[in-house]
Formats: sequence, structure tokens, C-alpha cells
Amino acid sequence: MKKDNFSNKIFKHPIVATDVVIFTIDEGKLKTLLIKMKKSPFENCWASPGGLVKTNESIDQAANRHLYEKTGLKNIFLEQLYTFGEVKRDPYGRVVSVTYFSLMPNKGLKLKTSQDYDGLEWFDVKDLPKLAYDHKNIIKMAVQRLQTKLEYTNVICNLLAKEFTMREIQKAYEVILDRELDKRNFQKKIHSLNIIKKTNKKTIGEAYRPAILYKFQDRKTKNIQIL
Amino acid sequence: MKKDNFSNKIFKHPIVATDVVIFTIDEGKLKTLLIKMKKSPFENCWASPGGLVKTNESIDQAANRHLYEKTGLKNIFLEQLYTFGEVKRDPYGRVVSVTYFSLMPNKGLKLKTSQDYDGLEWFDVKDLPKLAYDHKNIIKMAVQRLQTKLEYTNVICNLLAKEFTMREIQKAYEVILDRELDKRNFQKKIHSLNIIKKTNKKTIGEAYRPAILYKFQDRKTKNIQIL
DNA sequence: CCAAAAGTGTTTAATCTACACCCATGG
DNA sequence: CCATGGGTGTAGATTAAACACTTTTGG
Repeated sequence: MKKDNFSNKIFKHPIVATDVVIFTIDEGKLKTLLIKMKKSPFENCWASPGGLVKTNESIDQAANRHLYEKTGLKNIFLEQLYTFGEVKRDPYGRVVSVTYFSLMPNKGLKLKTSQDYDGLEWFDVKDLPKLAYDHKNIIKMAVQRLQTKLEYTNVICNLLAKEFTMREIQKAYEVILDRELDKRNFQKKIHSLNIIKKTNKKTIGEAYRPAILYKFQDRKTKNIQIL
Repeated sequence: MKKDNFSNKIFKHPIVATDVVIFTIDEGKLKTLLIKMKKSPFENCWASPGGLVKTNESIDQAANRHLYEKTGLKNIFLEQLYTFGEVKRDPYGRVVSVTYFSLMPNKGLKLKTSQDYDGLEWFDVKDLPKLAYDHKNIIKMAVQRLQTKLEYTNVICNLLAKEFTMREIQKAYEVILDRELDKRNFQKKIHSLNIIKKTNKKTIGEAYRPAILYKFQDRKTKNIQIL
């Protein structure tokens, strides 16, 4: 009786997971971090890191926890993306996935691999391997969201080091938006928004003319019309 | 043993619900449809309609089903809003809510009340009653989302009748954005987007000069820069 | 001194904003 | 015939887009 009741409850309710699409810019490309799976039917497929939500943690906390457990990353930008809830999206059972997208600068990529997985690797979003679940759709949506948010927020700051050159920030926009921008117009626009300021430093050790280093006025996410 | 295992599973996983914030424009105001609750601790509080997701339905289907069961509405515009997953958001247990926002024209408001609730009523979003759960936040976010989407999509078509006057569509924008728009500039803008077309009809039976009736070229949601 | 990326303004086109009067109908 | 909301255009300001040469450094 009691058992049936419990059993009934279990099969009556979908359970909740989170998946995190992590982006960085590397080698002039927008890349996402994937883990290689071991379990059938997704052996040798890759997936964005994630896992189930516990009852004593919020979904935001769960996303942060799985990110840390699976990749060693913490304290990076994380924002809710979309919730995927098709009935057959997970062959193991009825799992609703609350997805997040995450941004990190390509600096000190200290990644930790978990022994539950076969590997951890960055992939160009334009050249993804075979993906598990509906993660292809999730990553596609994450890229679109990132592109959109670039145009009306200062989220780009989460992809750059604390100090960066004008060329680096422009390149970041170009890589994500997948189109070239005019150097002078871009600079004019960025300056008019008052979101960055000059430091009195320049790049050193690079070939050719040194570039002025800039930093963000404020790394909190805010809405502003950028492009 | 088995029972413990089940029990453990139940308490290990949050369950999934959907809530739908329904909007219409009525009496020159943006209104949302709320149901009055009976159950403690929310007796006499109001809430957006919703309920649990079953394992054999997608979350989108669940949202549509609860909308229909609680209000009698179906086949209206529905889009995912955000997923709320704070640990203590629901005093009955650990429930993650995937929220939706919904738009309907103020025509033939045939609403059905459920006997599980004390009532069903439209409220001005600027003058809401006491709300259950975190529904105050949810509605606030839904209003913001609606405002944002007005500016880059044609979602407005879901709030208007099939045929409408220029004044009606402009009023809809004004009510939602909570600011006045210039009549001539608005008309110019709307026409330049090619999303509406004239019918050869005019309003009849109204006082004063009759207005041209327009209709949408296409009621599918698409992205276009409107304001 | 040479190669290569950094840095910098102006002109033109497009878009947005502000604004006022005549029109058509019902009563 | 009058009260009322419906309908229409233009000028000025702002913003966006196109475009090329000089500067600075390392090698």
C-alpha cells in the first residue's frame, strides 16, 4: 500500500536536472566545454555538464554545484537559459532540464576531470562532436541567447580578462556575432557607452605597436544598447 | 528496503509544476487572470493558474492543460517565461515551477471556474491583490518580458482581435509600455514594418468618424524591430 | 628601415522626434 | 451643424554607416 503510493508518486512526477553550457573565446573561436559520456546509449557522445537537482538546493545552486563537480569551475557568470521538458528527451527517465549558460575568460583554464566521464574538452561551437540528449538544441539556443545579449548588455565582460585591448573586445564581438565590425565605429560606440575606461598601461612584449589596455567600469550585468 | 529506497527518491527530487501568467487588455488596462485559493496557508490569496506536470506530457502540454482545466481557455498564445526554483518557494514541498506567459484578445472571454477554487478574476497588473507563493515576482517578470517582446516582435497580434483600428493597436502598446506614443510616428513605424494591412472595412456603429480596420499579415511570432 | 598592428575623423545616409490642422461621421 | 476622434506630412536632430591614412614598436 504505502509502497504503491510511493511508487505511484515517483512515476507521476518528472524530476529536475540542470545543464550548463559554458562558453569561452579561444584561438579566435567561440568554444564550449563538453564532457564525454560513458553510459549507454550515449557512450562516446559529448554533453554539457549537469545533473540532478537536490531538494535542499535551489536550481541556481544545483547548476553551480554540477559545474564545479564536473569541471572544477566556480564563481563564473551563470544565467538561466531555458527549460527543456519534452517527454522523451532523456532515455533514462522523465527528466526536465533547467539549462544555464555560463561565460568565462580564457585565462587559467584550470579544469578538473571527473572519473565518471571519459574526458573534458573545449569544442568550437561551429564544429561540435556527436552530442547526447537534446544538447545540440540546448547549445544552439545558448549561442543565440549569447548573441542577443551581446547587443543589449555588457555580458561581454565575463569573457574577457580584467584588462584587455580594444582589438580583443572587438574580436570577441566579431567571433560571437560571426561578422566583422568596423574598427572606428566600434571604438566610438564602446566609448560612448561609458562601460570601459583606459588604464595607463599598454601591452608589452608583443610584436609591433603596443596597445592601450582597458578595463570595465563595472562588471555587474546591466542593460545598455550596444550595437 | 524497497520502501526506503522509494521514500528516499521522493525526498531526493524536487517535482515540477507550471504556472501561466495570462494577459489581456481590457478597459484600457493590462490585466492578468488570477484564481482565488482555498488551501492554507494561502486562503484568500490569488495565484496564476497552474499545477503539476505529469510524466506523460511535456511541460508545454502541462501548461496548456492546466490553463484549460482552470480557466477553460485553449489555443491561445503561450511562451515559456522562466523557471523558479528557490528551495522554499512552495510551503507544501519542493516544487520547481516552469512559468509561462500567455496572451489573449479581450473578446469572448468565456471563462470556466473550477470548483477547487474560490473564483477567477481579471486584475489590473498595477493593482494586484495578495498573491500566493512567489507569484508576485513571476507576474512582475512576465510584465517585463511582455514589454521587452513588444519592442522586437509582433506578439501584440495575440492581444488584438483579428481586425482592429490603428487606435486600438497603438493603445495596446501604450498600455503595456506604460507611456504615450505619438500618433503619427507610431502609424509610420507600423506601416514601414509591413506587418499589418488595411482591410476595406471601417468601424460601424461607433460615434464620430469611422476608423479603418486593419489586420495582421501573419500571426506567427517573428522578430522585427518595432519601437 | 621595414613590416604589421594600433590609433584616429569626417562625410553621407538613415532614422527618430516633435509638432498642428483638416476630415468624416453620429447625434 | 457641431462635437469628437480619425487621419495625414514635414523639418530638424540624432544616430548609424562607410571609408584611409598616420603612428608606434620589434625585429
